[in-house]
Amino acid sequence: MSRLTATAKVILGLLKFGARTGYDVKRVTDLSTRFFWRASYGQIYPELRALEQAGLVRARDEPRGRRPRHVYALTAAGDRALLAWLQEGEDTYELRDEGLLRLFFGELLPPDDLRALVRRRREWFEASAVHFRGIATELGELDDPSGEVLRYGIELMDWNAAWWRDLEDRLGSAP
Amino acid sequence: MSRLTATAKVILGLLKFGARTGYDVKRVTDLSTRFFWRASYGQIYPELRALEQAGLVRARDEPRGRRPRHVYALTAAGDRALLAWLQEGEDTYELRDEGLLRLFFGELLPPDDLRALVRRRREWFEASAVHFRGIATELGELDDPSGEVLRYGIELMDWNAAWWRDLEDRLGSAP
DNA sequence: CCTAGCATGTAATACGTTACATGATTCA
DNA sequence: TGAATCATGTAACGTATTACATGCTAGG
Repeated sequence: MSRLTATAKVILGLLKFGARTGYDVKRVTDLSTRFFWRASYGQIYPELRALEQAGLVRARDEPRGRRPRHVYALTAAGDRALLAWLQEGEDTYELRDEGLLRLFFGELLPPDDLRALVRRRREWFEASAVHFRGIATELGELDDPSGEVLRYGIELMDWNAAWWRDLEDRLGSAP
Repeated sequence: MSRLTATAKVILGLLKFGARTGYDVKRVTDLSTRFFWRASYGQIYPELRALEQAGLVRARDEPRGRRPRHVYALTAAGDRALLAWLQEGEDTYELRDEGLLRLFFGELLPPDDLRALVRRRREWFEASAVHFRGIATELGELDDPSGEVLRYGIELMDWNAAWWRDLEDRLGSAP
């Protein structure tokens, strides 16, 4: 069995956690892993078929009325693949932050424009923190590992907001 | 003029900052923007030609001996495009963190394996922080915006290391 | 009855990495 | 003379988004 794709990893995990359809997987990722692990329909549906082909999931037709509906579940092999992935291998960490790139070239900007850019970034992270807190309120207190991940999201946004605010303060007092 | 690609943005900025060849761009990104804005040869060389076609950069042949060498510089239009990008538009922020995804599914793991995963992650961020501090030492004190970005890298790795360490401590004392 | 949500899927396009291929020059 | 660095480039593959296309069902 070759290595799992990025989308396969989140699909297998979510199926184990109770997701049943491709639509389900999309909805749950959008509410939970979105900020550190995205998945689009263009990946999910083809990947579900590939996983079925590989014998890691099994599909059953469970239409709702005359609307077609494919319900997926892990096979024993899928279960093993999920556990194996969770236990081994390198963790990737990738960031793409356009605000940082703009800041990197900040010397090219008039000071007022640089300050505006820093302010926008600080505001964006503040708004994100509020957004994550809203999700936390909706979901209530989660005492399991997935709750830790949500806490990570909140705290990361807070940390970023604080970092950009600190820079903003220092730029504001500059000549 | 259509919008700049991700690679175009870092190329234009670095050419303005003194980079001259595609090789140069690669080397500088690897030492500076790498952790939040990567670029590979497979993107850089084709993009340089596209930018030339679009009139944003101009190329001159400046071979070293009999080794071919293409030196690039911004045109007036390239200069304007760079400044325009720096001043306007949404900032993207994207994260891919496999450690978080594993943690998200952490309920599926035996407690010892979960602890091992958290420990690995904490160690990885600690090593990254050391790596960034090494770069900072090498470059000396930078008082300009690009120095702020390096500081961001160091502090982000520190923050991550502290977050995972805190989780590790709490898991360690669990039953 | 109408709207929001459930549900599936593809095509076009773009983004991006990795591995390979090649070879000159510089410095120890 | 040998290793490190400078330097260019492509092909194959893999990853991912966006926009489009379709239509049913549940609940107010």
